[in-house]
Amino acid sequence: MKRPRAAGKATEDTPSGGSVTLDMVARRAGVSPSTVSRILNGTAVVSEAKQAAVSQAIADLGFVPNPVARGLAGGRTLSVGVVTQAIDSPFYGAALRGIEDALGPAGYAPLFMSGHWQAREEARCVEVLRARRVDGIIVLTGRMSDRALRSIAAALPVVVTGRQLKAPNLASLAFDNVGGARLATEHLLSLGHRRIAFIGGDPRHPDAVERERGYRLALASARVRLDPSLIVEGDFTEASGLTAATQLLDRRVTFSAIFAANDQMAFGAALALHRRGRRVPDDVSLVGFDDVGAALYSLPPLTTVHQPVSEIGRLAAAAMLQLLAMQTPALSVPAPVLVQRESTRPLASGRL
Amino acid sequence: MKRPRAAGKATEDTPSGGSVTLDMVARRAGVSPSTVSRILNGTAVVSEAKQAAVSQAIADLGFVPNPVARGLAGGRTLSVGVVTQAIDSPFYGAALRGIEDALGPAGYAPLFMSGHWQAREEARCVEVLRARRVDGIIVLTGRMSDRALRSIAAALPVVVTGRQLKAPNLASLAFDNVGGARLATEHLLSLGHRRIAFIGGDPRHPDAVERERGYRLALASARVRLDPSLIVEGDFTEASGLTAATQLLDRRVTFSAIFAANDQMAFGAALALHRRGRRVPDDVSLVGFDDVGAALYSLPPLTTVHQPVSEIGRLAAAAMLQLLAMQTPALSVPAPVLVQRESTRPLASGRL
DNA sequence: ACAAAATGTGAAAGCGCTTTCAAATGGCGC
DNA sequence: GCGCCATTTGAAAGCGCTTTCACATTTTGT
Repeated sequence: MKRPRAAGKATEDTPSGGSVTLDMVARRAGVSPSTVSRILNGTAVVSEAKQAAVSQAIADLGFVPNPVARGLAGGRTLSVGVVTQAIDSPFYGAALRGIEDALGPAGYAPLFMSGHWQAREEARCVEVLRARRVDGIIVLTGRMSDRALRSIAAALPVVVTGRQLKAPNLASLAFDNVGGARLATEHLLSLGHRRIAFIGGDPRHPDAVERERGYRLALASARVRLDPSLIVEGDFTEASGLTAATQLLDRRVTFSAIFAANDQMAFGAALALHRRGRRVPDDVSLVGFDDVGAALYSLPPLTTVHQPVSEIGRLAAAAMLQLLAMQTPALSVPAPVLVQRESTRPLASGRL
Repeated sequence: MKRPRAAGKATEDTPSGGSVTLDMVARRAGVSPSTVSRILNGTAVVSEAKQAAVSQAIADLGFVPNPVARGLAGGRTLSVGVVTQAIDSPFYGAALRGIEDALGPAGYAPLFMSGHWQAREEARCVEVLRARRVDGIIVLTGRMSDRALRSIAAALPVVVTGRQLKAPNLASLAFDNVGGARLATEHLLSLGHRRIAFIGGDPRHPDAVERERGYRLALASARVRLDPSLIVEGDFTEASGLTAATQLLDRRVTFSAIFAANDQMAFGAALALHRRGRRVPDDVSLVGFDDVGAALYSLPPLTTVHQPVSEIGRLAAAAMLQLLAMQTPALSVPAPVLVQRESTRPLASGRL
């Protein structure tokens, strides 16, 4: 029944089979376990001599401290929980990578969990993560309430992206969605487009709301009347982009451009247009948001608002490391940039 | 310096602040800690009465066992390591999701690490994971040698995808790449294409080799002479697909169809063709491999070999759970299926 | 009816590390 | 030259749980 423990503890000091323990190192170096621990953690000053002896012993034995024991004893596990929305999804994938890249070198390991865009699930993720005694939690743009986040932050450091939130022991990292959406819309306006349709995201998602606001603001600034029939709601998936664009087409409203609140919906919209024989950008200009990897290789390559996703992941992780080191992280997110590719073009004169 | 421990252990039995421990539960239920543990793990038969008392106490106190302590004491951490190649990447993303979905309900948590297609990095990942005392390791199609895998399997259960490998304490899960590639090629052949170009993957990657073999086999079966100048090597990225197709075009060899060893390269190839004014499928038919989410929304929607990626992830996870339960998993991977969409069409008569 | 074999339960010993606490060593002032 | 304080170091007590071992009850076989 009992799984053999790695390999029966060797007679003595042999780096055989399984785990070399701190005690073995201590014995071999002729010091007490406490001293070894102190050296490992830099918790106290230790004489040169012992320091050397211990280092030697560690090297000889190939000792690697057991994070589990460390977690139990010291209260920290060197792991941080990451609540993402969908681990697949080009968008979050890139962010996770950024986090992984930043956390790894610091000796921390990320623990990913997907909340699937549901506050309840996110809460469950947080619970599981806390049960696993993560040292901190990074929440990637969730739907959880600010209140909930604050209360989590009372127990352990939290970094949250996609919103602005001030609280002790918490860092937030918001991308300028309004500005980005403005940029996209203004780009279309500057190309002469006036009838610009908007495919929005799930209105319960703050990103969606902000991007729509940017769209509205840009139109207002340009004194272009907003036509509500040009606005359709999606849910950030390709499928919803397809449906939305189809609806738009069916409404028989005229439009010469579409701004989709994210790239995935833009791809869906492109397909819908294709199916109805409308070509991008010849008949309709199309702008997305996010600049996911695929945007560069879509047909035509998609003009979109670049969001430095993996950079944001990296920043979030860095902020977490600072919080863990009891420092107050100074955060600045890169400004949105419009990446102009081939899905937009000046409005052909003569057309609407 | 010392981070306050959750919240000073409450006077007694109060579910205040932080962690309720097993001992608190035991005291409250009037039994010994051992009994509580036994009930928790189903390690032994316990009388109805105590069982009820303990359940009650657990509910009252809101007790959640501490996985870290569990890991230290019991030797198992209820976590399994997953060595993936790139956590971003539509392909692996889907697999990870499958794994997450299957592991979660069983109480296991996945620990993802990216090997970036380098045997050395994969080895490092495995080391880190073992140091973290994961209960098992799932390797998603790595470059690590079979030997290395076997030796890991000597210490803890291993599930590996993308290769066929028999070893104790190890389950492998290979998708039929050869058959899939055959299917794709035969599809093109059946449409009348004879000059079929092939964009391969990194030859150090087994998938790449197998898919090329399938291509060659299909041609051979159809008695179509293989023209080496129709084969270009890529590395599974969109960029390499673009380059490869461009090379093909520059070679001035004729071809009426392209089979790319994965969808991402097919997307790249599509863009290259577009840039050179060749239309898909009118001028060139295009087939991919994998059927990533984006394939359905590319222009035109890509004909490709469907690989049930998230299903494979789920299966791998299920196999791991069985291994952990000391059972021998019976594995069968769904057969490859060709998903015919709009990027292929019969060879127009008259053309080459 | 009595020994033998089950059965349910608790005490206690860890798992591998951190962290008090106190002891030992040496340095300093007066 | 002796007491007092700062510095290194070790012993030991956990962290929260699992698991062995032994003990106290039943239950069973004959």
